[in-house]
Amino acid sequence: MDETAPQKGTVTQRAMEQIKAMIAEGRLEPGQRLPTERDLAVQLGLSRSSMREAIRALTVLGVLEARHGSGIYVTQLEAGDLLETFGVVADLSRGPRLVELLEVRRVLESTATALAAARISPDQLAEVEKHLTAMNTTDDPEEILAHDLAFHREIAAAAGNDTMAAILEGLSSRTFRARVWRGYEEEGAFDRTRREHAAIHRALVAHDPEAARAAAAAHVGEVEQWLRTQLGS
Amino acid sequence: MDETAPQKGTVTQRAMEQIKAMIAEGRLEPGQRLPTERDLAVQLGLSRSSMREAIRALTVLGVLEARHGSGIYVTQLEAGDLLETFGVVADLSRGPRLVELLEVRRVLESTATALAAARISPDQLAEVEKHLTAMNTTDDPEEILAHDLAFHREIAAAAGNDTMAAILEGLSSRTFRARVWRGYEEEGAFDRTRREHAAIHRALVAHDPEAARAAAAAHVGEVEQWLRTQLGS
DNA sequence: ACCAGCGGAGTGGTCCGACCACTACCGCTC
DNA sequence: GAGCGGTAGTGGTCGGACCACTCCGCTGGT
Repeated sequence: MDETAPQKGTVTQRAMEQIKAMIAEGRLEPGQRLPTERDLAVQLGLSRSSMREAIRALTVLGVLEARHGSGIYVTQLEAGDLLETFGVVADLSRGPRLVELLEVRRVLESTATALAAARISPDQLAEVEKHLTAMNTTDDPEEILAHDLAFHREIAAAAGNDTMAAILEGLSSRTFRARVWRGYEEEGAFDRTRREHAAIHRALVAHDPEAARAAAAAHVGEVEQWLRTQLGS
Repeated sequence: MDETAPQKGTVTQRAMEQIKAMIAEGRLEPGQRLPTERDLAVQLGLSRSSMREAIRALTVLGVLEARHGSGIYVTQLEAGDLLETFGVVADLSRGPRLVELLEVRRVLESTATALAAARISPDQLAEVEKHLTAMNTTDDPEEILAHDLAFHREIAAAAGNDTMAAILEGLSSRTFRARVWRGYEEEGAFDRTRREHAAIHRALVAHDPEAARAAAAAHVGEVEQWLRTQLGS
């Protein structure tokens, strides 16, 4: 007659599901503070050790945030919080899957750039231009890469779809770009990159979505094709 | 003089980074078995409790897999393994972000369907048709939803980009579809859905990528627009 | 020689209790 | 009233103990 029920999986997994359910059902609001680890363990009927594993897991998923000495809080549950783990995929992918990731990025990046062309504000455009010129007036590869990332990040932000922007952010994770671009840029692709960025910028200024889509697709497609040939050898 | 170094973040986070680095550097191959929790804890210089938290975290990220009584193994690191967490995003998203997710899905689904139209094999096409007819010959909403999911899953698989298919799988997670479609289908959208699926199928049979892209975009776009109006009220 | 069954060694899963590191807040001092 | 110091409470870490499960070799029979 025991009501403690089904015993699916480990106690830790069950605890994770319960907390996720509490959030999904609205019993826990974004930003809200949870009971202490010790109290939660008692409430859900497990040890603090197992409770901590559940909390840690939800923390890396971007659902919870633990502040040492303060407490455990629900994140804002925004796209950026939850999609941070996307970077792990990019970091651990090799070979053919890198091409697949670039294909996904090409599709999303071209769409985001097209949306940005239609919606971008003068302020946002100025920010894009800032990174564009900064990228063209230095020779430090590290700095170029940083402004390159920022250039595309600003455009993605201007597209108005935070989720899409967060995914693109993960697909452009620092280690990912560093690995792929290291070889790409060594082959003197800087000039081509500059021209492609300029084309994207022109389309944004003209508020021409189709031109922006084409320019962005070509931009990512270049890297994609280069990587395809690399894998062949 | 101590070489143990910088002390960034918690010991658990450090352990996670070390294991990820071992995999990224190729010192741990997919499918390979790791040392025991106890040995790992000693090697990385932390307690078993903290080590377990790191392992649990990497487990939910789809990087490691723990088999009770057997050992800890590196997953195959395929797209499906690493992108399983994507479903959490869909499960915990509400309001405007649901629309954003559908927008991302529309972009990817239309591209995947276009790719599938060009590449799909007779066997794969037969599988798609199986779910299409099954979907049209039953009235059980649960069964319809299941075949609907399988219909799109087969198409995504035929597109030949496992990463894209895995992302779409996450965007179509059971709870996500159930929540959105519950209301959508109640408004008598079954017939429209049937027609749209038929259009997608025709384009696949004709191996017409552009028609397939348009049909898929319209299909997802319908739900997207419906959801937009719902949020307005 | 074969194989079904048993058992033990080894592994992840869970729990406990203690202590450390840090934060927040209250009350005291000036 | 502002600044300061202490203290209660929080998450972070540790070590050890025991449980549940898997795997494999041994045993005994056929």
